[in-house]
Amino acid sequence: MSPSHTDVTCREAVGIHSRCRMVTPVLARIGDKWTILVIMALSEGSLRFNELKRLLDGISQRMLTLTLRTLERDGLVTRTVTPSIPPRVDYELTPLGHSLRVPISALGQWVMENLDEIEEARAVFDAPEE
Amino acid sequence: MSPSHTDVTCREAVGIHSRCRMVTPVLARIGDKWTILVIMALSEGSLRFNELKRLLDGISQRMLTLTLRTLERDGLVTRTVTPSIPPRVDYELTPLGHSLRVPISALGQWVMENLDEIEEARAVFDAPEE
DNA sequence: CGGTATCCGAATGGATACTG
DNA sequence: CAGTATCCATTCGGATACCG
Repeated sequence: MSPSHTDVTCREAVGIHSRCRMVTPVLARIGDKWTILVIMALSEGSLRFNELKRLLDGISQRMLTLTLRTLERDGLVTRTVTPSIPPRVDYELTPLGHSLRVPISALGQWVMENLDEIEEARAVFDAPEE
Repeated sequence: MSPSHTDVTCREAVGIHSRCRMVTPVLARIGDKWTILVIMALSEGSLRFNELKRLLDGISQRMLTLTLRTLERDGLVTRTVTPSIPPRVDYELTPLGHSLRVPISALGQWVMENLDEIEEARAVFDAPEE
């Protein structure tokens, strides 16, 4: 398979068989309501389930569980159970998970840098036209 | 406002007032089903509505319209109407839209490079454990 | 503590029909 | 050609209750 895809080739290849199609599902995942916040919360080290829940503030138990399961399934997070009483479960980013933080931060950086421009564009678009 | 956010500060700041919270909605948008494909399709120049529709292959008229409207509202795409018969409408990335392609491509690159690892992690996770 | 199970409203997105 | 309007199935995600 030829090198340097991702960009130039995308136009003629947006069809069914494009590799671009593989990017979207992953982006849809990390673009869901909680995934990024979970990854960012875990960026400095492991956290227990309820530590994570408190830190995220607003996430339901259900969604935290689902989000963590998906991250675990994709190999981005490890789940370590310590069978004590009360039980203890720690979540931690894998090297793969950490590596994802790089492009995510780049995207975050872009948003921060351009948020004002976006919001102004919206204000103009939403303005009652004369 | 202090510089160099996005990453290190995210942990203690994942709460309500964090700037991290502003990143998620934008990511949710570009992570939706069609936005990225539209941006990539427009990366090499302007396209008409139906050119875009054919190129994307699978998108409904409704979703293409909605996706383009949102991109236009956010200032990422311009919409140029030529009132001929039949009418002609061209869509083109703005400089802001083009600048977004950089971090998106980085993310796309990451996915391409790590898709195998992700899929293997899934296979392991889904395997009937003994 | 760290879940799972169930219910339900809200949002997403496809299909179809109609319009200037 | 480039939409808009309507309907409908599926998915997402919060609230609540219960369990080891």
